[in-house]
Amino acid sequence: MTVSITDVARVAGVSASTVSRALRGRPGVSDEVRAQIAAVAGQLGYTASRSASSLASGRTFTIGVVAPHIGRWFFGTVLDAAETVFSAAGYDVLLYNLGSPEARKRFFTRLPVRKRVDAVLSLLIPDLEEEEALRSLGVPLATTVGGARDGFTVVGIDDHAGATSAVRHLVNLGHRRIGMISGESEPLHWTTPIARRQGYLDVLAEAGITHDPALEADGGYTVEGGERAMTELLAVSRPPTAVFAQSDEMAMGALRALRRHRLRAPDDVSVIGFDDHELAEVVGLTTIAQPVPAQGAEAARLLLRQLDEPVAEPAPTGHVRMPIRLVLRETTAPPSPRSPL
Amino acid sequence: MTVSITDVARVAGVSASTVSRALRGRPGVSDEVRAQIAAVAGQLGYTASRSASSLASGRTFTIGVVAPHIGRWFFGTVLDAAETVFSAAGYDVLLYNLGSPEARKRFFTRLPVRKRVDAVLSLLIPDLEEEEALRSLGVPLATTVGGARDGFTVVGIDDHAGATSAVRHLVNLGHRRIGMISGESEPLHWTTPIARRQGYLDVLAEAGITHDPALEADGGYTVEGGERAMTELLAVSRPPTAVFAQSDEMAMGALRALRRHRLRAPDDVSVIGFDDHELAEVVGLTTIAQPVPAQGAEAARLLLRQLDEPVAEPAPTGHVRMPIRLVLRETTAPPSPRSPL
DNA sequence: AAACTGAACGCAAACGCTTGCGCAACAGCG
DNA sequence: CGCTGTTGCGCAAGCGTTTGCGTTCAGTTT
Repeated sequence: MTVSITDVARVAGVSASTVSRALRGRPGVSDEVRAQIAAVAGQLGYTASRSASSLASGRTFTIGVVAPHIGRWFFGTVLDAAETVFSAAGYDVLLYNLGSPEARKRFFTRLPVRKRVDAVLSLLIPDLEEEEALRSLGVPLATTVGGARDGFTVVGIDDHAGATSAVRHLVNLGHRRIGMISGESEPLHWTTPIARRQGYLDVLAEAGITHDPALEADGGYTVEGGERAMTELLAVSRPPTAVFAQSDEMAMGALRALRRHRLRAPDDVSVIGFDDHELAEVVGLTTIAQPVPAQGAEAARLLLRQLDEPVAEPAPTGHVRMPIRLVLRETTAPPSPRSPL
Repeated sequence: MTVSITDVARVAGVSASTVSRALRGRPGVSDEVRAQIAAVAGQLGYTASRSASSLASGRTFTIGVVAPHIGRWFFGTVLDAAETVFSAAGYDVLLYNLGSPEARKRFFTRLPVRKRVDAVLSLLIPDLEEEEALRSLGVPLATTVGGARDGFTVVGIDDHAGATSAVRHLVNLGHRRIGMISGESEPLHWTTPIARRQGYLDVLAEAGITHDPALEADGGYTVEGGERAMTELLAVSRPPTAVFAQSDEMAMGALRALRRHRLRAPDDVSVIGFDDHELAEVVGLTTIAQPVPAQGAEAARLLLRQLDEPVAEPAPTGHVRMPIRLVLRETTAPPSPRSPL
């Protein structure tokens, strides 16, 4: 039913090995025979069985991508870009969506990518045990989140610098009571919230503003969480006049909370986000932009490069930092003395 | 280096075939031996090579998912839900992101899923040729977009009914000049825009409103397109007092255009979307909600069911329709006589 | 003209599993 | 006590490739 390499060989009047060599551009086949074989293969609609070829060669031409919540904008966008690069290079991608704890545990114990992929791109931060499991795969590893890790090529941004310029922007506008919506409840080893928070603290310090813990609220990196967090911040005795949300999704939740309270941004409180979400422009959100698709693409490219290298390399793990920039839109302004707050 | 089935067999003191049967729960192995083997396998960290086992068995335990733009909310969300179902059932997913024409052509000519997947979930509408290519794979097929197609299990919504209730809502509010932002420039065979447009036309007719072609604009199903389309609509001699956007993304673009023109929704023009995008609530967009994750999950489940069936079935292609509902938020209201329009 | 090249190709052995079949061993039956 | 069934397991033949090695043969060398 499905045509195999021997069928092609028979029709072309050569051996299977020659067909294999011819189709993969390996030397040892004359140009005419090669052309002949290509013609026959095309005509018969032959495609080599990946199972068989990877069994025989050890190469799978497949990349494993593991991510939490592909549904979320950030991960979906990174995945989109990475997949594009991989498939253009002839690699397929095996996707693992590890949103739930069960899925995550299942993945790391059974490790279904073992012997199935040539490399792994991780969009989540593995804990130590998980990290070890990934390393045990013996393939190149890359990630677009978190800080540098042994054996991982990481492509990311300077979270601290991003947070710094966000908060500094608020300070420059004249704000003194600046709140932050963070994501402390995220899994361990997730350094982003920590770095962004530190940026926030550092700017406060440099501006001589004493840090008020009541002005920090947890938004869990979701829209709803951001809304809840903003609501909390509005409930403190002296609410902030500006808020730095560690992600645009949380910032949008914050905007929603403001609307619910009949307050307006930036008239009553300024809001700045982080990420430059696809829809940030739609809601006019001022934010720190990071090149999300570029990060995915770059990570993919670096991974592919490692695969092309003459092996035996001592795992050329690198750390590339992508540029960030402040995008001014309509949710930040100087504090208004007329605000009801 | 990596442990194979024979290693396990040797350690457990049995043959490889017994290990294979034991680990996969096949009959013909006594309980004690089975337990023994399981123990050894666990201890050795053995995982069967997927390549080898699918080569031998023909089963791949992998599902191919092809989608345009996984980065877009709708597809990302469907994918997320579907992947969750698949992986819970022990299947892996091979992802193909066919955003660009080149990627798409490459996929359908080389058909990298051939002999590599047990089923395919398509989130894009194949043209006739592509459809034939998919069918030639000889595996169960499903889709969450478009109308019924031979050999496909389709899970979707009633686009016509959704559009109908959207436009009827506007009519009930008292609007007579109702514009539409559609997506005509999308690829052929994409029935959604057609069905939604028909719903629009039908309601106009039933309300005795004569259809004005100048009130239709193409938004290409993107935010920017929606913004452009709204701008066009505002430029006609007598602009609409309400607009039905065929997707929330376009509706958000429309809102953005309104803001740019110093107009407000719903004060100056009402806007209703379609999909109930994750962020629709954030911007207060009235819309037609469809259960996106549920569609992905359901399609995945139906596909798995076909795989479990005793084969030889005459391709039990079904067509399930998920419920939709009107979600009232803050972008629709009766037409205002005081509007500058 | 004999010996020596490569280049082009075929042979056959993996790769690590699955599975039909055969063969013991043992149970239950008349 | 022989006979027929079961049950539990091993044998070995694939599955469709890739690849090291061997062979053939035309084209150089001496």
